[in-house]
Amino acid sequence: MAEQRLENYYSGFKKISLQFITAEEFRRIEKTSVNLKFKKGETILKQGHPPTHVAFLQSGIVKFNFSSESTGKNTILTLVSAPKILGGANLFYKDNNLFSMVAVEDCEVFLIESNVLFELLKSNGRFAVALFQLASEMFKSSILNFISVANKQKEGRIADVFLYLAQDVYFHSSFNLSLTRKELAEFACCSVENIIMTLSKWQQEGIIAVAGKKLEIINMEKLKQISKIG
Amino acid sequence: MAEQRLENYYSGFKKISLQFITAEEFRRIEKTSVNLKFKKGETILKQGHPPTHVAFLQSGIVKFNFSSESTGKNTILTLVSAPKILGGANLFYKDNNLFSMVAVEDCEVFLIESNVLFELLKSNGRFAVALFQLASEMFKSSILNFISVANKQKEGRIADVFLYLAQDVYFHSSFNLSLTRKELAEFACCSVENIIMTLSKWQQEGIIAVAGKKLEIINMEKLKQISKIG
DNA sequence: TAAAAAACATTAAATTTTCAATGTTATTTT
DNA sequence: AAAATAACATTGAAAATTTAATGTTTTTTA
Repeated sequence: MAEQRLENYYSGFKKISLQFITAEEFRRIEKTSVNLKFKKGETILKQGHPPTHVAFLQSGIVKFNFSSESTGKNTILTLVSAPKILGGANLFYKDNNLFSMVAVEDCEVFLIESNVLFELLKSNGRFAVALFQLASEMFKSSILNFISVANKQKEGRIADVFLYLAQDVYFHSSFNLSLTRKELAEFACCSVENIIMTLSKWQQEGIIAVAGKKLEIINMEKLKQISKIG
Repeated sequence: MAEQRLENYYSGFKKISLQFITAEEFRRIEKTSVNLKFKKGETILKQGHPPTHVAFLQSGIVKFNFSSESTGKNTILTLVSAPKILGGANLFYKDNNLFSMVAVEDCEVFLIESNVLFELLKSNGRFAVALFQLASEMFKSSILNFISVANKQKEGRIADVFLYLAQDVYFHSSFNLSLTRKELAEFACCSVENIIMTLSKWQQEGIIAVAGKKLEIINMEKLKQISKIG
């Protein structure tokens, strides 16, 4: 299972591309692209930089991190697992990167020059539509997180974060957290204390089981209920 | 000035389209499209509905409104003025509309069948790229609002809302608010009382001048400073 | 146009959330 | 392997924000 997924992801971008463009055209992308490995904690695309590159995440997990210059606070807009096209923002508009994309697990990335990809998209509508659809999923998860943060308080938001992690990142109700408590706080937009207290409370109530980085959602229904009532 | 803008906006979508597709192709879109007028308060595209249509906002102002079933609370993700392509979300992914798009000023809208437009986008990469770029601006303003809400408290958020309205919606430091105090609260993610108290306070401090719906930003620098310190 | 409803405005109390202080445990670094 | 650093955990005090209560003004509806 794990190997199969890895295999799919490894050649992810090439596989997707060849459904729409010719091997010749793909070679044009390859010529100006590189395959890179990023260690946990390394920045793949940096906030404020010109959008010279688009990254295709072949394997691993990445956080979208906004860092505030004035307050120094971080916000995690969303967390995504491979396969995904990163830097979608830059694909769309020409401004400098709004936020950074940082590996929270070791990642394999196919780094593409934006303008080369862009020319191909312009010449191939089907390819463009397919890539934009892929890129837009990340906007959706950011928007959903926004809605959660805007509408719910602490516990509802933290519940939403865990539900999202289980359903869309780790694909399992039991997983090893890639994020520290501080990062979980930056994701749910609350303080570290809130995260720690809520984890302890839910542990006692039998909703989850935590042991360091290992987290298991025991009572999924209860968690969904907490999410719902906000 | 106003007339010139109106003229540009009125034929906005056709004008943009004809830069990329033929008159013949545009007629294909026109055949299944309608020109509609929406009064202030009317819903153009509804949350939860299938994404059967994309709307091009020819004139007017629209809010992106998320309504929570469980809590009944509304959140305004962003506010946009013409010309814009609405329902971009649906252009990208196939899920039902995440949020509603509601006229907050009388609007003229060119309502297009998604699948007809989609076929054209697939056959014309330049057109696809142009439309996606237009659509993505709205994501950007939603994300910026998210970042503001996540990082700043009340006053910083309200300052950001007014700065956004002046710079990106009304294009003037003095304008007639299309939003009620309640809607401003839903936009800045705070209570109505926060909005009212902050308006009074800033009025006294000479930062703004308010009289009912009329709002003038007197000290733009001060407002930017409040935004910056959060 | 009168009545009803919604919007606007202000204040104090209640609640939520963050901040500050402190200690323990786990992970890096030297 | 020891030292240093970062992460984890808990608590009470402080601060921010919402809720509730109340009244006025404006807008909508019958």
